[in-house]
Amino acid sequence: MPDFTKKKVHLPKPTLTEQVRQASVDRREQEKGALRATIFRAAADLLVDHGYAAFSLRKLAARIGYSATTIYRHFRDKDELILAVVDESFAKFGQQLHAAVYGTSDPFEQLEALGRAYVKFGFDHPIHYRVMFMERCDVWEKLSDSEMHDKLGSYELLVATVQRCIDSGRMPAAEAEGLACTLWAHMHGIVSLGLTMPFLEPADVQRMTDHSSAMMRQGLLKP
Amino acid sequence: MPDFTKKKVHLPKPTLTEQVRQASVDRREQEKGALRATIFRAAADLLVDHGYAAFSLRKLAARIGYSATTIYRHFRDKDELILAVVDESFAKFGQQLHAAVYGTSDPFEQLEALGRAYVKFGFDHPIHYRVMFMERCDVWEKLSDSEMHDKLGSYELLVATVQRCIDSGRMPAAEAEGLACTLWAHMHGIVSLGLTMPFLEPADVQRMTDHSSAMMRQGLLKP
DNA sequence: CCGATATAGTTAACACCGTTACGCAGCACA
DNA sequence: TGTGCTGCGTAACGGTGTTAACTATATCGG
Repeated sequence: MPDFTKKKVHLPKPTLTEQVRQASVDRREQEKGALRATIFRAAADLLVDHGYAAFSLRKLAARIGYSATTIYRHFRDKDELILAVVDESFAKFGQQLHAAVYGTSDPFEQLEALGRAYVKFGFDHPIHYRVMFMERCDVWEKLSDSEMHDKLGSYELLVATVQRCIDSGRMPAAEAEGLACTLWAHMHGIVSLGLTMPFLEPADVQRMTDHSSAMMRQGLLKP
Repeated sequence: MPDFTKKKVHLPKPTLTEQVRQASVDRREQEKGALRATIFRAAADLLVDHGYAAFSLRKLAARIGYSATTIYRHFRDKDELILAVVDESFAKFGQQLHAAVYGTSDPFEQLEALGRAYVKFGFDHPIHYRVMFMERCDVWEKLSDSEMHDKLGSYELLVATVQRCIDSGRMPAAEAEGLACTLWAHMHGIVSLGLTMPFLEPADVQRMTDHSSAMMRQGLLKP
């Protein structure tokens, strides 16, 4: 629907020079975006290659053949770049959690599927998980509520699922929020411990996940 | 028992000069130990004051009035110093867990007391907990088995407590080790999440701990 | 078409960091 | 009384994130 509040109601056919100008702006915009994307992609690669501790802007710059200061043309500082990478991880994370609840309608099964998907993501993308939930704990402190909400979109999925469990009547009434948080903490504990302790093998993690979901299944239902 | 393999069997009454020499050696030994202790204590203080990320040898040196390189006379490198501080934290940690199981003999109550003591330690000493279990994940990888065993002495207490729960007959038979590990992970999840997420207040953590122990209590017992 | 301006990239530098090589002073000892 | 050891300091290396100043290029107004 055309916007009649604008002054020129008859669309002004753009002149050729205007078209050229717009095209030029577009092209430069795109070129600029291209380098930003190059930096971004290289940063994500460098991160998974060497881990967060060994990630440095100078290494990144060397890898893409630019000087380190060039990065500052496209990202305010190292944090913004890292957070951009982390944002992508959060998007993928959210997708996988949302995908996990499809396929079943029973809320308890969905809850278990969520837990297993959470653990799976952590071990499929250990470096991303570390940065998201372990190594950059400080970023959470300076996040606005909306950003937090954005990152933890899947948290609301968890709360909703818990709520459906409560509504099903098979579970004693409780505040879904606090319960969801507890389940999240349990899963986070399994992942972070599994990623940290070298003596914990995949089989151990599997067992922990099984134990945890068994405890959850029996511990949440009405007696 | 005197060592008769040595040449002088009749204890040679130490001459005065020998006494002086020994005293001098002792004094220097003690002075050396004193500076090491000074460094160590200042390091622990600096750590809790500014957190691990802001901890630097140069700041530490400035604080005690020595040059940064002096630290290397008493500790191999930064890691050894940090690990020494962490060792002390682990000792305190172990004490508090062992203290928690006193007072009751019921293994289930002991289990719950262990969990609450664990969470309490984490929030009483957040910076120590972070370094021990979150920020220096890498140190676990190069620990020998004996060092690991040393640090995780309280883990064995947990396993033993779980075993007593199983032996009591009120709980289905299971491998205590895996179960203990799961419970540890749950507690670790609560602490690390509580320390990380700024929107989690002490009351939330309290609720999570309560939820968790309720789930444990009902989820572990025989149906 | 030409000069002003903006922009993307560069190099140099700053202030840190952990760590090492080397020099110096004082002490123990012959 | 000289000599070697040893605790400590200074200087330096290579690394980090970040900023300032510069250059070349491309765009835009007249």
